[in-house]
Amino acid sequence: MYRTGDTFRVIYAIRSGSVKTSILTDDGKVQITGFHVAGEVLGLDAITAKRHNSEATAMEATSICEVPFERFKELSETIPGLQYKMLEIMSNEILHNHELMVLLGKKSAEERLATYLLNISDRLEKRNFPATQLDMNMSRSDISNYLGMAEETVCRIFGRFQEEGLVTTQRRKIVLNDLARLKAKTRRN
Amino acid sequence: MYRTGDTFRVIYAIRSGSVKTSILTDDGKVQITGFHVAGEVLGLDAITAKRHNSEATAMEATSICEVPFERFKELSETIPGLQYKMLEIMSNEILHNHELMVLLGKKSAEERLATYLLNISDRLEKRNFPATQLDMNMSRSDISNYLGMAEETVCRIFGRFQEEGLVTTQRRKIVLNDLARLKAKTRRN
DNA sequence: CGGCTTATTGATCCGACTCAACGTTAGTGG
DNA sequence: CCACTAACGTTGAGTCGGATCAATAAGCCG
Repeated sequence: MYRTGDTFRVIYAIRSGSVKTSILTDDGKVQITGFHVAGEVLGLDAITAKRHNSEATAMEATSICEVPFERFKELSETIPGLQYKMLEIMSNEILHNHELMVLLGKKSAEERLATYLLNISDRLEKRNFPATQLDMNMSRSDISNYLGMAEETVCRIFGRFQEEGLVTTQRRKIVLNDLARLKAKTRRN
Repeated sequence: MYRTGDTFRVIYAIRSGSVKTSILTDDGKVQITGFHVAGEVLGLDAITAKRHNSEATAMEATSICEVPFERFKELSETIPGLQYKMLEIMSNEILHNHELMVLLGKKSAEERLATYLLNISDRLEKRNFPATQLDMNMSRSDISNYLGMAEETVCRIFGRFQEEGLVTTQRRKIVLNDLARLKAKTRRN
């Protein structure tokens, strides 16, 4: 969709499908900053700098709606509440980022994966997709990158969760079998 | 300044001094999400929820300017560019959060501390304070919490940096002696 | 001075990373 | 349609960074 350094021209809204956003670190590594599903809005981090410092990649066949930012600014002068809506969306993004910081700063590997699975589940449910069926096309490597851990660790924990009957994984198809017990895994007692 | 759960009424701008923001995790722990110096704006994460899910605490004698959000909305209808300015500020905050995510997700303890010190240094310099004199009143425990590591580890790394002549610490007075070599510590070769 | 909080240092331990090998799947072209 | 291959996923062994636990020092303030 866009890459690091691209000039900021349009705001993106996901109509269907799923998208990951990532940034390049100064030493050339990639950090995935988010997975996004239908209904979510992307590209807002570039408003100040006028150019994207992150990139967004579709993870499956995905339909996108692009709104030129200039057009948005025009519209927002005639439609009251539109800019406010935008503030809300960004405020939400900040909130979401804060959650991710807690996850990265304070949680163990197991807590991270459990939190992550439930987070996706919630967001899918909010948009009327089945909450226990996570069919976003994300690799183990994407997940591990996002959660700040090694790919192998993600595998091992999926294995453990499966033994405990919490989830069933079949490669990239993930089914959540016990949301309540998974919830318990998201935090220390 | 405000606490978790407080109704969202005003936006805060720091006139002088320094402030830390933090959130409570679901299992009762605290994660510090930012340190802020004069000129920065706080409280924007509460626009959507109408109530703060974070809290802000002054770390020293600090002067604050409060702008009621309702007043802000009125003003933004008469002053063009004001809401846009706000979008910019939030866009910046998102950017900053992304950096922090990389820090928490990808960097070693040493890289974290070095990155952190230089980050503060940059921001002080931008506001015409000396760049090598970090006199914000932050405890080791605040720093370690923010960086997602143990207090003891922060101490040890300060010790190491001091041996190498990179910094001089005297309790909460921190002096950066070699910005260039410190910069080198912020990333893997 | 004496009690309290904060900082430092040491010893030990464990969770998660790394490295390595192997199994599995999807995608490719013959 | 099947064989081949490259990418992805899983599993095991060994190591290490940083957490934890514990004791001690250094400021801070009444």
